[in-house]
Amino acid sequence: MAITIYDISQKAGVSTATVSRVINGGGNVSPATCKKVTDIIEEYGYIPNAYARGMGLRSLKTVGLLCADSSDLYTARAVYLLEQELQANGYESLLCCTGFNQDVRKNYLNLILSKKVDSIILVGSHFIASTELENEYIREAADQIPIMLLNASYSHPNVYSTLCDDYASMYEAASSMIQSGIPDILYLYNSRSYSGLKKLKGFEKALADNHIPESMRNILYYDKSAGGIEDITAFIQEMTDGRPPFHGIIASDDVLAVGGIKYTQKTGLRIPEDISIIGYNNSMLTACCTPSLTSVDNCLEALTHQLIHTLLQVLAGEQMPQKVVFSGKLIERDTTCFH
Amino acid sequence: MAITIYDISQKAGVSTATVSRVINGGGNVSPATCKKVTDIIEEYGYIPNAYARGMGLRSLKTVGLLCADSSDLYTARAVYLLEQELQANGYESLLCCTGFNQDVRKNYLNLILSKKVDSIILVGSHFIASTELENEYIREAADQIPIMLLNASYSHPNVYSTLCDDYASMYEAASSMIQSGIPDILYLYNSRSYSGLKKLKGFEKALADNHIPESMRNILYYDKSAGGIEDITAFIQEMTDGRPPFHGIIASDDVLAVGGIKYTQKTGLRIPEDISIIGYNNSMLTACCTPSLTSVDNCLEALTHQLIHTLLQVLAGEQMPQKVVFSGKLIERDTTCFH
DNA sequence: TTGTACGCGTTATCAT
DNA sequence: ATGATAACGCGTACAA
Repeated sequence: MAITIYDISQKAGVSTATVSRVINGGGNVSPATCKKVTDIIEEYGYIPNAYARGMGLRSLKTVGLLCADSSDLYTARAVYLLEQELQANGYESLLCCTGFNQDVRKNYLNLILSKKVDSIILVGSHFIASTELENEYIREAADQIPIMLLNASYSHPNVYSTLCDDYASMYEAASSMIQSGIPDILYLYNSRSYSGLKKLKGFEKALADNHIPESMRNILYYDKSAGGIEDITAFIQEMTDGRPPFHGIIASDDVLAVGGIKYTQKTGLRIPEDISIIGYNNSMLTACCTPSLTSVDNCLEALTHQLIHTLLQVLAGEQMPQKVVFSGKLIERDTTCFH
Repeated sequence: MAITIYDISQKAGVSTATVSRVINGGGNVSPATCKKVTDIIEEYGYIPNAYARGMGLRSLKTVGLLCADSSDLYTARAVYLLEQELQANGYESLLCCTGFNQDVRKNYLNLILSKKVDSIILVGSHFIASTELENEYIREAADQIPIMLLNASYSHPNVYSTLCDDYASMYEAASSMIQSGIPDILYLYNSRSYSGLKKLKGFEKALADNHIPESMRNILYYDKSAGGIEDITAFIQEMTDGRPPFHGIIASDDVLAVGGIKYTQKTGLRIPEDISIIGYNNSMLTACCTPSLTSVDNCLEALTHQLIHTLLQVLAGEQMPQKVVFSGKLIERDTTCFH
């Protein structure tokens, strides 16, 4: 059995209250007693039981992080940044990867809720469904603690959204490409989440505003189940055999865009002379591929920073805006030449 | 205040014991009572308090995952795989990113220990220090619960190591390159962890066994603080201005190798005709860069699978080997031509 | 400065 | 099938 505060108090010849005071630095302990107790604790390697502790306390200075897949490049970075910010402010992080199943998600959310976290951060927009019924679990959670959304938006009391305007960003990216003289663009996407659909709308609006005819509409949905660059390349190849019927590729994600690069290289065409390519997220992949990838920077660092700022204020009882929107920026590299 | 089991028992007109039985499916509850209680629970959105629960119970079916940086490609994948395996076996994961500071690490380990996890998995070899004193916190933890090491090795009761033989793998990779006619190789590494040093030793042994003169020894340590492919490229450039004094690059990590690719392309040399390159980890990056990267596959999936298998057996009280070693495999792609 | 005693929410053991 | 009650380990009023 693990050693308890009671054991320590006995060995040290003091009461449990005194031991508790020593541990929690509550003051009012004589230096001699303090040292004695500290030594015993050290000697026996005593570690207070977090559950017993959590019972009485109100806040455990813990925040739950929920994401679908922590191995996804974008998510991994978001999680890392959030964790660092939280740690810097004295909060622990509890990370759960739920996958994409809605039921698993609800269970995880309840699980994390039962641990008396001070707040829950939902990383990515997969958590917001299109029907009110499916979002009920979020509303229920918000009854208990503030729910923070990273890169998603949901209007409800005690739910705070911090996001990048993916609609506008994608609109701008697509417009840039069209206005550089490329009307026939392949749009690649792999997620129908809140933000995934926003991007798509932004792309379509750019086509419309620039009077691109319907016949040039070329949109491909890649179901992410398989994964792997080779898969993506093969997928594009399959959908467009022979000479590609487009001169530009815009993808909702850098990984997809790299698939586009690989595809283009296989056809023997040149980038960006024959085909221009734009990715999304401005991840490390943009620097790994050749040529380096033009991509939309959705300012993840600014988002995470702002989100934690909002959270801390909310926990402190301050009134804060329910929704904060940043704007992304197109970072030009070698897969495009817009000048 | 959150709603408790006591509230539910009152509303339902039964005792807390009955409510508990309903929740935990312990049987011996009449269908009528069960339904009544279930309805009330549903109505009030009651969620049992995990801390109160944790007090009495022995196991919470939770495993702690400790890693340095969850945004690292290799780590992110490892964490994901472990989490999936654990979830499939009814265990939850508690993930903590400690960064590279040893003190933060100890604190996190104690923290996680205080939460009565059934085991702790240390992801990556950064956790094993070179001095016995620094490893004391691991030995202490092992007194309480089994400690699992992924890709590290430490000999101590109740510590189980599952790893890839990085020494042999790197030896093989380097030997292949040397025997293909490339004696002058630049070795790039960015970690002096247990496994980082093993790889280095393997490389050096390959040089020695193939009678490569000291004058061709070319080993570069890149301090990972900065990060970023451009940084790495610039670093190599800085260390080797003008025409590179080598015809091969071997890196301890795919990211570094991609830096090598970019560097080579900047010098105008061809890959693999002028310079051959080998990475390590066989990550998704191998498919993203051009040309695609030859890399050592350290069989992460096999490792995580075996690790969880061992863990489950140990928790079930079975006797298991303290150390399981897999061997890696060189996956040839377009940055080398060894035939 | 130190100790006593109770409460925290749940599970498990024993009666009934 | 159900209820009363004793743990579980800790923090903290309150008392001394």
